[in-house]
Amino acid sequence: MSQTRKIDMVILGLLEHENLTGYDIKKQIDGSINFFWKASFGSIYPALKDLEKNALIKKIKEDNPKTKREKIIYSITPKGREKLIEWLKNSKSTNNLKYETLLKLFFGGATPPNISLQTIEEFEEEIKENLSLLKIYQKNLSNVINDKDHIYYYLTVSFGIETYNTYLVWAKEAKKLLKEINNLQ
Amino acid sequence: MSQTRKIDMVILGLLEHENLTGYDIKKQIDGSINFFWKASFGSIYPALKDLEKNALIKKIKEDNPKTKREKIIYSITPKGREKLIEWLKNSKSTNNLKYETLLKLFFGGATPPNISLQTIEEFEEEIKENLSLLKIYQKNLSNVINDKDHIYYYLTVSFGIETYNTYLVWAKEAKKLLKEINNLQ
DNA sequence: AAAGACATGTAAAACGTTACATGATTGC
DNA sequence: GCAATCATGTAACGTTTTACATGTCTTT
Repeated sequence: MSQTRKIDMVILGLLEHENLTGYDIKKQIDGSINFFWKASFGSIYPALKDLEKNALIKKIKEDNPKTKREKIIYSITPKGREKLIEWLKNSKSTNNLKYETLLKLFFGGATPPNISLQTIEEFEEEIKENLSLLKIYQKNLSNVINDKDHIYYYLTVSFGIETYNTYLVWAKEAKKLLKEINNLQ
Repeated sequence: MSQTRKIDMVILGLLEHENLTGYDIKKQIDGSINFFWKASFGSIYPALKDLEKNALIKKIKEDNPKTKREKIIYSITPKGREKLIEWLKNSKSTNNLKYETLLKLFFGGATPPNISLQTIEEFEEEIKENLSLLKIYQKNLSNVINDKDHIYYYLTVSFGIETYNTYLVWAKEAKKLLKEINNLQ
């Protein structure tokens, strides 16, 4: 009676779009949903085995068998598609955040203000990097505008870009306030 | 060679501000850092034991021993404070997000647009609730403006309020787009 | 008297990361 | 020829949640 493990849904969702290997799946996760979901090989490969055992996905023959490198391409089954749709339609979403940056800031009173300033600056750098990646991703999206999934990719990327922009605005203001405090001491 | 488990830092951070029982710690987590960090009793009590074993925190005598209900108040030790400061100063922060809402939206192409619309509306409701709680929290903060930790609480709450507002703006726009698509079909 | 909050704790299960192991293929 | 990337997989470890167990105190 396996519950809907989230990594299973990620895999089913990606396979619904196109057939992929475990390695491909990892790349897609890193490339496009990375900013709100992460996964490692150590969770992907075991999940693929489980999903295949339960007939939610199946291995498909490779057209090019002359290579010696093993490569297993998976495709979603009707049963898998059902499971994916069931999850999309009828489950409550849980959004789980672990912001170590905010945790540190919350406890910032234990150190001089310049430590918190550093924490925020580190955060800013990270966000700026992620933001520029997201913008590249968004630009690439405009090339595939006819894909039926386009709108959904667009909406998720927009979410990322807009929240990251807000983070940067907040960070700027937070730094200003902390600097004032720093000077008063 | 225990690594800096995050729950340990949460506990040390809270105890740096004031002495608390395990139950209090849970309440504080639920009440003030809940929007970016969660914890259960099942992680708090074992962590308290470990921290005490390592002399990072210690039990303090209760002034009112006439009650039969067991109640263990903990306070941070100098060694604990050192550990907290070390973490604040010298560790890289990792921010980990698991947005099931975005995951569903990203895979929205597998269902009709109104399913994704529902997902967003559910998200909106959740955010609105959280936002009003944060605003109450922010209001209460203005009463303790002289506390040295005030600025840090203020900055974290501001982060929450500002990102939640952005979420709502995004959600409105996303709904609009999805409704257009829904009508075109 | 009952419900709900206060209070602590444990055990099992789930889940995921890290690190390792192994080898093929591609690009410089 | 070497490095990087492609490709799959496992084992150990650590963390956390869920569910349960137990009992007290307060409020209605």
